[in-house]
Amino acid sequence: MSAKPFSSVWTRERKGGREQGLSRDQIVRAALELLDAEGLDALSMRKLGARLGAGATSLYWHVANKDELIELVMDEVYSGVVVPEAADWREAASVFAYGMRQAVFDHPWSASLIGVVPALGPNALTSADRLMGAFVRAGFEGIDVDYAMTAVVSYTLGATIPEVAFLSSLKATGKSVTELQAAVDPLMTKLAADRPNLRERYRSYTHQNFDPIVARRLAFEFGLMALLDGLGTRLR
Amino acid sequence: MSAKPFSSVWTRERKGGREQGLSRDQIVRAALELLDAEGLDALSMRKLGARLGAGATSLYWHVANKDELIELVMDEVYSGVVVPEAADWREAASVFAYGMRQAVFDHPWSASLIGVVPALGPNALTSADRLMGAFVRAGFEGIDVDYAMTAVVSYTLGATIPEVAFLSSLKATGKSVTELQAAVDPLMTKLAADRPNLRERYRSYTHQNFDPIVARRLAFEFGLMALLDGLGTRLR
DNA sequence: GGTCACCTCGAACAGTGTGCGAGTAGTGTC
DNA sequence: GACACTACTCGCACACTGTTCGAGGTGACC
Repeated sequence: MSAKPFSSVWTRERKGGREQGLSRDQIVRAALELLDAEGLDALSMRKLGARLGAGATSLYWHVANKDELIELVMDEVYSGVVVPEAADWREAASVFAYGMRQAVFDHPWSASLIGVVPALGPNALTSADRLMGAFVRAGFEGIDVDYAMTAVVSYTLGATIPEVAFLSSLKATGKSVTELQAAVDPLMTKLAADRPNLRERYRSYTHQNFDPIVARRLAFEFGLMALLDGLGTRLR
Repeated sequence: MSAKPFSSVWTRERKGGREQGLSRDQIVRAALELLDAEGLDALSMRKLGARLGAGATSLYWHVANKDELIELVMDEVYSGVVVPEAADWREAASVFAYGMRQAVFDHPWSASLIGVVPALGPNALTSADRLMGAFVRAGFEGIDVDYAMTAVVSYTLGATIPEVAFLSSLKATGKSVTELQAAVDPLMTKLAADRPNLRERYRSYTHQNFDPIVARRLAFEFGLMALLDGLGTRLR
């Protein structure tokens, strides 16, 4: 156990200086572009440096290490989710959920990072604050505010991550949905032999020619509404 | 776009052979041990080979590449979650949710993989089949079976991933919860200035000396019950 | 003109996943 | 017993990776 101090970019004082040449914001922006264009694996310090017309090791003046850089870029993702300041709690929660979902869709590489990297950046915090405000105004009391908010965030995360991961692996292979179905089909029919419920469901899917992408979206709506209903009964 | 075929371990025929010396199961078991003991970053083909008394490249006879290996090990994680075959749907959903949560707790490295890696292994599929069966028996109809099940899985995932990630980053630094709170505190008080709801919540947390670990667990229960309530009203 | 903090960056280190091709060992056939 | 063939192991090499170190430059202030 090396017992290095807990450190997030956000817990350190930012270096203040002359800010000529490279700047932290510039680096973060370039990293975001690179990630959006080529995905998580394509982000290397050397490539990022090259993109900025700088040496790879120059970046280390502005950023402690790659993990910190990623924390910074992740907060940019949160900047895409805006929660209305004065709104009904259900409205606020919905807007948050769909906003978050969209933000991850816009930056698919974030799917494998979003619950894992600490979200202490300014954008993440303002989103959380806004959402929390809506729950407070709605009448949730004490620790329930936290619980209710966490529930919405959890559901949104858990629904979005696999959805986006699926879509990007699809894009990476260059196959269409139907091609993929064809690839998975033999496996499915074989494994579904002693899994009756799965088999039945799979059959009705393929027969109806149901687009799994729109199905996912409908599923997101369904679960979110159910959760909000359940939270609603806990008001008072 | 390289257009390589979509491939998962589960979509390929398994090599049949003499099975002397190394075997795929043996490799997967050793990988699981290594991951549990030292975490995701510690898993390298060379280290894994050494652990098995074999050369690193020998592994490539039994496993196409590291990603495939990880798919295989991930299915071992799912083996920890068992869903009772005959049970009330709420009971089944609860057992699944807590089982999944526990499985990720038992293998913290899986937190950053669990929604991202395709879950087409036998263990993942039987869990899904059992859970689905419970919803079918409960009376959910048509696509609602899917929606309801997906909602439970999504919530469980989204709640568990950050929780486990937080705990393992805590363990990695070797700090206690209170030490971490002390580290984050100056940041918090500074940033909470123009985030009134967050500030209020943060104050009541630190004043009550509330253990965030048990708080997380209570939050999990709260959200799960709310979701199940909401799903219940959609029966009939 | 000198000093000093800010900033850049090439070289080097210790790793990583994996393709290739040579080599070995065990089984089946004549 | 000889031969062929398949299953399997593995050293080498390649093209990367994140990061440290220390040497240099460059502009601002005294």
